[in-house]
Amino acid sequence: MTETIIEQIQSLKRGTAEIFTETELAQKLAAAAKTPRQLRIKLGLDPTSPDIHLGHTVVLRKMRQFQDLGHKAVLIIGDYTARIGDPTGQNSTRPILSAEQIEQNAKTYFEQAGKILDTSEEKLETRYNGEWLARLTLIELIQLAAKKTVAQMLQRDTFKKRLQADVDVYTHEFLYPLMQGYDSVMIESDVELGGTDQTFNNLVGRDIQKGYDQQPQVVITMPILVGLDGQEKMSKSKGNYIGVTDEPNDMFGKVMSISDDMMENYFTLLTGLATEEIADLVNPDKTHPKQAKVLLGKSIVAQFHGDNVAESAAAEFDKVFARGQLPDDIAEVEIAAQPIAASKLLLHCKLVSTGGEAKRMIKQSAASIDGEKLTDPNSEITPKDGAVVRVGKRKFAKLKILS
RNA sequence: GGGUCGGUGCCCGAGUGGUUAAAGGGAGUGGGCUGUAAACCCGCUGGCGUAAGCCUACAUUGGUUCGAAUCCAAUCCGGCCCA
Repeated sequence: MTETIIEQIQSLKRGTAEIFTETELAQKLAAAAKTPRQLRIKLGLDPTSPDIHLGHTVVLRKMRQFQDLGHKAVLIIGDYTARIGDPTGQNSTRPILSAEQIEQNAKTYFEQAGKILDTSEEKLETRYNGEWLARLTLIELIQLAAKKTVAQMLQRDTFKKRLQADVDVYTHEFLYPLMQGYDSVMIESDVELGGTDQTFNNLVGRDIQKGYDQQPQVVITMPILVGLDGQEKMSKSKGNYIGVTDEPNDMFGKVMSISDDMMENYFTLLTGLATEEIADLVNPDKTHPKQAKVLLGKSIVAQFHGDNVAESAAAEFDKVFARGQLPDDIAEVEIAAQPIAASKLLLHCKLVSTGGEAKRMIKQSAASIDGEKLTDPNSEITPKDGAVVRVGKRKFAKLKILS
């Protein structure tokens, strides 16, 4: 631990939205360095969705920073809270999951989070909040609920908005922040990380700790990563995400498709580049936006697939889209040598999902075989070995004749 | 518990007996322009069928009618007002 506390704070602050409070964080860091002891850094995970995307990695990356400073990541799987449904989704409550589903989701979650976090035993602790919440008695729960007023609860933005918009707010949703706060008490959290959408919940945790005679946790919020549409929060259900398990070429392509003004955000939250460096990269006078985006794409792909793969993904992208050539690897599709209607062929190759779509694509002259446009959905095509079928700009299939 | 309004396609939202697979917008998607960016322009957007056509769809169930998303009844769900 060679860095001074001031240096630590500087690097921990990078990319954050807010810190409640910076002073307390400094105190905790200093005290921990002196004792020495590991600070316990809490992060609540939602086991509702099994896959993680770049949006999740923003917070995970911050967590990694704490780990690298010697502290302990305490991941809490909200298995119990998942049975309630959280209002964070703004307009709909979450589905209620079975224990098996939760278990399964948590497992994949860890595998994927391991790409970012240090998973060694001294740096990572994993807990399920059912461990203590399942045992909570009604009287204890009532005592917990007595720690916040209704007016305080209504301060939560999503409640306020939904009430105004006449969208349901269920009573049990009030319990969610309380339970999360109770998690902080149970694991004696020093710092809790989360997206800005979790600010309210996490601050409740801070408050509740006081009620249990604990030193309140510092709450650090990270900005929400905007999704590929440039509008909404990145999320799987909105389909505007880049998954950490995405294929390198897809991943690179998706990064290239973000709009220019999103780059700064992505650079800051998804790479470790220094703020000044980023400023130069997103300044069109100093760097061509395309070049900057390529760098961003490579950097992101490299985090999950390694440098070499990132380079080849960039090269492939250039080849296919900038120069209009065929990609190196085209999925092979087996097919019999009999003539087949053009629309059926597209369907067979899984380049479209319905016959109607196939016909539409052909009518819009978006489909081709070996560079030759298809014009009639009903024309009979005799499959040739190695022929490349293409739909739109990015969907390819190579035919392989069944012998 | 009472009154009242409402539940339409991925989402929002028109439509109050036939010409409605259902206006319009968003989103998505194909193409143009580009830097596969944004913006902008044009096209497409339920399924099956070579086609004629058939099937499924306007909360659920049943009914009226030659014909219903549209009328009636019951049921389920929600908002608002009152208690």
